[in-house]
Amino acid sequence: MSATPQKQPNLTLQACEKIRRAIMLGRMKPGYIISGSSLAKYLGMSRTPIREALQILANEGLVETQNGVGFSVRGITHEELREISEVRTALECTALGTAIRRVPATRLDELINRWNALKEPAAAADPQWLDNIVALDHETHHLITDNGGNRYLSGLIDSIDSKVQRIQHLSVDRENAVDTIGQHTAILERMKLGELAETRALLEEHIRYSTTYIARSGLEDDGENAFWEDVFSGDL
Amino acid sequence: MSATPQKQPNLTLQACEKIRRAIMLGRMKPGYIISGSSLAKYLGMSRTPIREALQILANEGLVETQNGVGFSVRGITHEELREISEVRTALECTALGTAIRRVPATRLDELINRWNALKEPAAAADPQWLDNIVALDHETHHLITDNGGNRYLSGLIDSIDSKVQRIQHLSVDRENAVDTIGQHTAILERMKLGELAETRALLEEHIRYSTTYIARSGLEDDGENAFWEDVFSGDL
DNA sequence: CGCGGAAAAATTGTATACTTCCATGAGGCT
DNA sequence: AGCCTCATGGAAGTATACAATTTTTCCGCG
Repeated sequence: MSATPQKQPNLTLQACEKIRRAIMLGRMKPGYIISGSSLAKYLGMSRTPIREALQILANEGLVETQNGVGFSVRGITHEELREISEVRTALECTALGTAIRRVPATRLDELINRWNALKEPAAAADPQWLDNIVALDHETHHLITDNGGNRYLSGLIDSIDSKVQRIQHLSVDRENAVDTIGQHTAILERMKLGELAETRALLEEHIRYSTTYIARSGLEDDGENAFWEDVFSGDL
Repeated sequence: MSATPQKQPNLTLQACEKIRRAIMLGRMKPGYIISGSSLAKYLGMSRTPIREALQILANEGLVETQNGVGFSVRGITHEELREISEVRTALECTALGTAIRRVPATRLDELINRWNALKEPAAAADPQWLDNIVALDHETHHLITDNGGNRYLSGLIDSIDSKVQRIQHLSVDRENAVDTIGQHTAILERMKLGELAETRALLEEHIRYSTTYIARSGLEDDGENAFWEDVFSGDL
């Protein structure tokens, strides 16, 4: 076997991933109307795989069918954000029950150390400080969900992430960064102690806190259009 | 406006629903290989909408793509059943927290009465007794999830149902019917009292109980084929 | 009598063609 | 000038065409 990972399953799935990532990364803002034909031309494939991909994404809720006019990127309302957060809380807390027994202390310590490193003034000086925090945030939550012994649950979390990742960065700014760091280290420390109920409470509170921040930062960035070259740049 | 409800959104969604229901109802057993072309011929449409529908269902996990051979109905393993049940428990318990405050006592009484009616010897003599129980079971759980004030959560439950409905009837047989009835009435009675923690415990226990029964009854009914006329009969 | 293998049939994945519908804009009417 | 009408263009939804691949059939050979 060569180093090449397994390759293109089919054009539909490829298109699906590309569009999904473009939406997740915020390249296509809510309201953006996706023209199937021009997208097909741009991606160098026929309309058929594009349409199939868009149908899948519509079914996932990332995109909505604009009755006869095509598809548009679906935004997220405050109400939906609340609903999604509630579900995320339930799922992460469920996964926690198993993960707290499965994740070895060494792994927890490693993450704690990395969180602590972000507390240093030197780290805070990094222009990518916030990005680093968001990335470590993801990693921490995935530590829990991926060790929950429930792949279906993990999949649901991924699906949720695809809906909110675009706005997730809003959950951290320089104002609340210290809080965020503190919440995660607290969660990890409690996990190390194996105290489920307490960890769960911290996790719930943390998700509630982040959600509030996202909601406060505003969701209504309805969408001026862009060119395909801007939308698909640098991602496979 | 005529009494006709608004009609065919498009062929893709129509096909999607038909296939989904055929799978949910167990008309197409796991392993069944779905030939897109012949299905298209049978349903009187071209392959395009059929393919789009199958892609959607594949994304939902009801069907899996058999690399170059087409799609096949996806079964469910014991492990997946466990995972799904865990998620269902988490979601229903979450919804319960709100539903317990929202569902009026009259509605609870109505359901309790209907459950009690099923306890009567006369009802048990009905050949459709078990079917009635399963139906009322669904209704009871939907009462909770639909009143949880979380439409995203409801949607996830629906998605779970579509995976499990085919085997859900296995959760009730004449042997455990009385238990099932008792569990539901107990849940509803507790809801009436507004005792969240106690109701939640009962609900968890009930889901665990049902799941055990489904698992015990066997999932491995891998699929001898059938004809389309048998698969699609009597459903829209 | 069963098995291997090649030809035939059918099916998939993708592209293209066709039809209908929606949107936009020009031009005439009030 | 403003509004309504209609023509024009393009895009969605669906069907069909085509190449590659897979499955099936069937025949000769062991």
